[in-house]
Amino acid sequence: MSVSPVREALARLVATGLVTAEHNLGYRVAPLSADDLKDLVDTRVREEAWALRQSIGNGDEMWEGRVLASLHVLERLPRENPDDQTLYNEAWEKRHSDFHHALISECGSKLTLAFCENLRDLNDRYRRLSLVLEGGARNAATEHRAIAVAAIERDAPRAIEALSSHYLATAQYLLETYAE
Amino acid sequence: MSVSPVREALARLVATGLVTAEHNLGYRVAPLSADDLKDLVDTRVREEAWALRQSIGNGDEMWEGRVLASLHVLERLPRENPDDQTLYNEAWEKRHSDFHHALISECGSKLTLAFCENLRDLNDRYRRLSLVLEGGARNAATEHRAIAVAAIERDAPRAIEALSSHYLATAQYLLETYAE
DNA sequence: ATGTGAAAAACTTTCGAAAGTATGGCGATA
DNA sequence: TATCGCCATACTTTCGAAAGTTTTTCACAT
Repeated sequence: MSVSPVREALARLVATGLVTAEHNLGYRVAPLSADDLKDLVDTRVREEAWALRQSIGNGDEMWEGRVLASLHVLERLPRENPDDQTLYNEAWEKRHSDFHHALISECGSKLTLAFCENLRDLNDRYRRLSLVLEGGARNAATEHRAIAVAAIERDAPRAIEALSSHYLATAQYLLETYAE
Repeated sequence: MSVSPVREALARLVATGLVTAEHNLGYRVAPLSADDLKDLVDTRVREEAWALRQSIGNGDEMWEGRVLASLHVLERLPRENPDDQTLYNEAWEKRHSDFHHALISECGSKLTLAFCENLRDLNDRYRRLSLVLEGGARNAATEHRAIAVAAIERDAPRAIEALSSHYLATAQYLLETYAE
């Protein structure tokens, strides 16, 4: 490839916040920081809490079906890469993303949904880092099921509580590990 | 200029949502629609309401000063372009943006602030369109002062109410005008 | 008149090189 | 030894053209 398409790709990453750019100084991987992570998780919890509440209010049985379906396929996949423990299981990552998307998909606001998507992409770097460190000690599968069940039972406060603690747990672990 | 920097600029506009891109079909101005405007205003009111409440809670006297300063310079400028009525007064537009930024600047979340900035950019096309149609009938200056005063008096509910109706009024006018 | 398909035209994307800009090294000077 | 300025080098950005893709045109057959 020549530089043109590479620059184009980098420009997109700058837009998401994963990469930073400075004129005549090129592109850099956006730095990770505790402050960034805090902002990220707080904002994400706030946005997705709203979106989940809306989805629970708006969603029909088709939505319930999509939530259950995405949970089902997620539960059937191992989080670890079967071939190489040091690599991620990209299939699981994709399903995981799909599951969280399904939950909030009926919130009724494309802009909010796009923002949540963006926040998820930003958070993924931290989550994957946490995955390496804690080595899958936490039982994410149980948490996912709890969120889905509460959502389908239209218990918004319980669903939001489950979702929030799901997001906060990973961040908390990282923040404490790197507290120094 | 050659195509490279133009494409780079377009890529940025795609990121904000002002321009859409399709592979091998180039770039297009993102279409305007009633549904988009509704989503935009609702999301914006929700985000800025939260951000304003936080700012009112966090902001110190320096923040109050910045809000008053930006209101002051805004009030000293005419909204219309003195040279040509059919053009915008870009100086006023800049100050207007600064004023709304100052209000929410102490919300404590860079991500939320960036999202609000993005929403403002998206909304600007509709607001400017509304400006042409209603020809400055509404008294925006009064509304701005009401928001600023309530914010500085730390009256969050009143400030949020003033800000929300400020945003909703413009959108409502457009939606009714194009109701057909 | 209507539809089909090939050729031409217009447009989008990618390329390799040129131009422009920052960085690091080195010698001269204080 | 430290500082400054210059030059060489490495890197970033921009350029004009080539390659690739979509759209339009037009002749031809139905």
